Amino acid sequence: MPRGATLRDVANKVGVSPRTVSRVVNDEGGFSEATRVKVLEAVEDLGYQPNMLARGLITRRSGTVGLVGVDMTDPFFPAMAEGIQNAARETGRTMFFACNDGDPQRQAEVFRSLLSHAVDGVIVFPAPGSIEQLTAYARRGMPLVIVDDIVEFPNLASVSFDLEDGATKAAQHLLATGRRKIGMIGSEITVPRTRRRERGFYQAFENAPEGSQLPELVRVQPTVSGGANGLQQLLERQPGLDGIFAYNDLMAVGAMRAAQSVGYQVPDDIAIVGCNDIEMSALVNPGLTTIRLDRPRLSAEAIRVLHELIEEPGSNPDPLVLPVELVVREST
Amino acid sequence: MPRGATLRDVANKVGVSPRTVSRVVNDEGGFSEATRVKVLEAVEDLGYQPNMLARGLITRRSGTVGLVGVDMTDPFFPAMAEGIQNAARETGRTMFFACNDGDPQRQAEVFRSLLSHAVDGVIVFPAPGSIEQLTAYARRGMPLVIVDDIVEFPNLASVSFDLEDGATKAAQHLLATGRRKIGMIGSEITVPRTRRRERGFYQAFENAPEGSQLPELVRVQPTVSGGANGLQQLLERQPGLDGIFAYNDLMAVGAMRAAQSVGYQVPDDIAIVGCNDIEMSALVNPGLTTIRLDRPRLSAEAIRVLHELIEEPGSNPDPLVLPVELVVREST
DNA sequence: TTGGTTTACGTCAACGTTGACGCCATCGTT
DNA sequence: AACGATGGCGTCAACGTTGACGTAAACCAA
Repeated sequence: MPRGATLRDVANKVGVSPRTVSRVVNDEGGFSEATRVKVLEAVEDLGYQPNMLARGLITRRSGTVGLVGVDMTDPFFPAMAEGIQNAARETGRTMFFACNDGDPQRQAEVFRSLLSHAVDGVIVFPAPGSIEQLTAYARRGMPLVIVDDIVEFPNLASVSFDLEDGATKAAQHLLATGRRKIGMIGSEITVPRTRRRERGFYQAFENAPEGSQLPELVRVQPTVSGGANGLQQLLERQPGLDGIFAYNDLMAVGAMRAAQSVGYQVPDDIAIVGCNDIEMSALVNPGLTTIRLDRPRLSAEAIRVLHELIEEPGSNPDPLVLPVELVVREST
Repeated sequence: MPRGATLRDVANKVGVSPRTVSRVVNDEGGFSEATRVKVLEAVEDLGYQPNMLARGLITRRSGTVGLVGVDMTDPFFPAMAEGIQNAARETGRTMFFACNDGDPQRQAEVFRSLLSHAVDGVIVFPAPGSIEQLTAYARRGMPLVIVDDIVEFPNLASVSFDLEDGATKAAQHLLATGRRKIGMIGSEITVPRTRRRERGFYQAFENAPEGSQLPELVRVQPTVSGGANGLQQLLERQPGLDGIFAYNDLMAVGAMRAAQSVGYQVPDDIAIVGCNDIEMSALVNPGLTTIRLDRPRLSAEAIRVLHELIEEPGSNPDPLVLPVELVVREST
């Protein structure tokens, strides 16, 4: 493609060596003010852009980071991606955005590709059962930030939302508003983080009011239709169901639609709580009560800690857990 | 980072030259079956992965493509990104997904970054007024696919949805269902494609039934709150408004919520048609009538034609326009 | 003046890969 | 038997950049 201007082109134009141009471009020092000005002029004139491939080949820094989400069609991940991309840009890096579809195999493919491109580091929402896969990469020296799961390992950082607490809050809210036959629609993509959500949920029932049943749990695909599916399963298992906590908002919306389509009123007959607070959740009718996550904060922290890992190989930062908040809308 | 195995490592292990390993890995021919087997074994053993930076440096193919959308938080773009990523994977390429926020300046930054990383080509939803910027890149030899806008230029292909027709269909549908005071909420990010949508919309009124007013048009941000905003403006300008066509579904949903919040019934008092058929549109209440686009098709075609441009530099494929379909739900 | 330090460069090699080319067997043809 | 073609490698340089190191001039202190 475009054989862009190189260091040598700039050097020839100015009458210095490519090494000097490199020094100016990277602001390494070791050049005079006069040279600096001339070089920068020539850079401008020729539209010189450093070739990251060449640079990366030698510095082993490609100026890229990978973001591996679960599923692009869940708006939660693009929302995260946007924040991460903006934060990455500030450290001069460009983002590869890929997804593992909750499949460790797929995730391995994605990582192979990212490795091939010599990414400086990866932020990942791990596929189920892939922690060993991931620590193996960390062991090989790849800076890794694991989101929503807590793993301690060199070259690896964990950042998460306190969804255990979030799930507890959701359950408490359902109980506090008088629901007694509550079910949870979990994700069939089970990693420790999903199980934490389930654990937090059940915790709220340890000293539950009298008359409340121990909740049922079904695990389905983390999509709208999965949520609809989950609701049907719960209704079969637990007649008189009057409250739902769903693993994420897409599933909650699916459950809501499914409930309405079989004649239930939300929230009169059945209350629904989701998780993530995606944009859609405020827009469905009734508005979805959900757990709000501070995504910009997580994006910023993830990139910050990744940057640290890159600059300080082998370090092992403390896991970071961000608080979450219950947003009450009309679905409860 | 991980100093992965190189061609030389494999070569040493097998006892051949790196060049031979390269030949096997790239299946160039010129090696015996016995060598092939031994090399591939060693590749497996050592977990060799070609270094795309080194390869790209010499072949001028980095194995990456850029996708530049407008806004990650509009689910339309991630949905496109997913399709494009999958299609790209089949040609062995990885995707950079970035956004221009409808700002040519921002788009230029994104392109600089992509150029730096020597992307093989870019698929772009152009920012307003950026066609010259883009043709300049094409002139410099960058294979470019422009989505939803028609430009003829070497190294450049256009793929779009026939949204002029879509807008006409939307307007006709509104008229056919008895609406007479119809408004359009357009996007303030105006590029030829948005104007095509407006043109198609107005076209439907050329032989409109008696009693129908020529529609008002407001232009707002292409977001949910923009749509809400747009509805308010239209209501002020056009009392008795009974039908809306919005530039995209997010805006349509925003308009719907705004209408409901000032006491209008949808569709009884006011009918709303969106555009794009994002997942959310089937889930809001009432379900949104909208224009459905065949995104998988467009993704596949965009990558196919980009691949052609990459393989055949300087070519100038015919613009491709895909038909669209009106999906009638409960909002009309 | 001398000698050491600093400034402002330049030179060279290397990163991992592939393009261009060369070389030596082997094979088939006449 | 001689000769060209082919198969199966190896060698070398180059891609654009930076790390390591060298060096000449300028500067400073004693």
